[in-house]
Amino acid sequence: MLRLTKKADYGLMALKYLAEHPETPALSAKDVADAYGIPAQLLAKILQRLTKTGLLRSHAGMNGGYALARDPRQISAFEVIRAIDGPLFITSCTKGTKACELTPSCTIKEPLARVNETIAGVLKSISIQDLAEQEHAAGKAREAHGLVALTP
Amino acid sequence: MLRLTKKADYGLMALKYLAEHPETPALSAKDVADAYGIPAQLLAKILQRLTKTGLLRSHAGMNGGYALARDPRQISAFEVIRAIDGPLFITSCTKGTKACELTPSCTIKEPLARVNETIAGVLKSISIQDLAEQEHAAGKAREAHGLVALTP
DNA sequence: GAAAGCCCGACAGAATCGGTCGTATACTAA
DNA sequence: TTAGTATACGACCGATTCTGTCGGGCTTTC
Ligand code: FES
Ligand code: FES
Repeated sequence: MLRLTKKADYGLMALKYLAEHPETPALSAKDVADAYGIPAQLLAKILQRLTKTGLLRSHAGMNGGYALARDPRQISAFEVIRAIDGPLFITSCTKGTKACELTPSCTIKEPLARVNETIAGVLKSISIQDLAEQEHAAGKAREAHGLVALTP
Repeated sequence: MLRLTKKADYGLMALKYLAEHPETPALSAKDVADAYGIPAQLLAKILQRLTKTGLLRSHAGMNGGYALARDPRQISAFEVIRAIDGPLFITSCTKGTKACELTPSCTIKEPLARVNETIAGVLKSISIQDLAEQEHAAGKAREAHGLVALTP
């Protein structure tokens, strides 16, 4: 169906891991990478991007590393994915600046954009905290359904 | 965010077009392709796949072409996308047969699979008919929210 | 100052996607 | 019967995107 990039997956995993270790002041990219067995350098770049978008705080030097910039309840999966994968949309056309050349003829775009909004809404309703304690994630998502604005 | 392939987009457009012309017994791939200005041969292959999965009926020879196999209300966007893009999932891992090698360590997978279900539910609630008359699509999607089963 | 860490751009290999071509087959109409 | 129209299918290639690596530079702590 719809695929999330591995980078975004890694990013979510890392944030979840950070959320699970709130006592430590900071964890290095290598620490997290080793914990999950994912490429350290790649994860480092991902965490750097998350830092640049303000989701993480970084600290160089010995015993440095990354820490969540906010409460894990205040960070949504949506933000993470958007920060890493960029603002892509479900319609293969509406990608950033230039619109699809056959936009006028394609009448499918509009309803699908609405679907996109729904998905974004669900993703926004899931916080890193929810991932850390998986049990509540489902409930959270169900709640959010009423909140998603589908009507223009 | 999450991108739909162009092929799936084309497929939805074509089906919508067919739904809009219920009086004609069949429309050739070229007819539809010309109507939207998309590559004819590519669309042909897409329609062939949709035929093989039972969403369309094909008829060779003169005045042949494709027609919907069922009522447009009974064909969901989900079926179309699945037929074309295959059963991909939001987690980059769970792709078909072989699971991700780091599945045991990745605890993110489960909650995201639930998101995937939600998306599938929304997509299932949208029929080709809804696309043809865009107005009601939003309402349909909103309705469906209560129906999506998120709890295991 | 040296080691541990972050920062960042460039780049290569792999996979996927978009699209084309050629050929075989089926059906219809004249 | 024959010509024309259209589907069916597989192979193939160029373009794009994704994944991961390398290298050099900068900061902080010890
Ligand atoms: S393909 Fe571009 S608007 Fe749908
Ligand atoms: S990356 Fe494979 S299970 Fe999440």
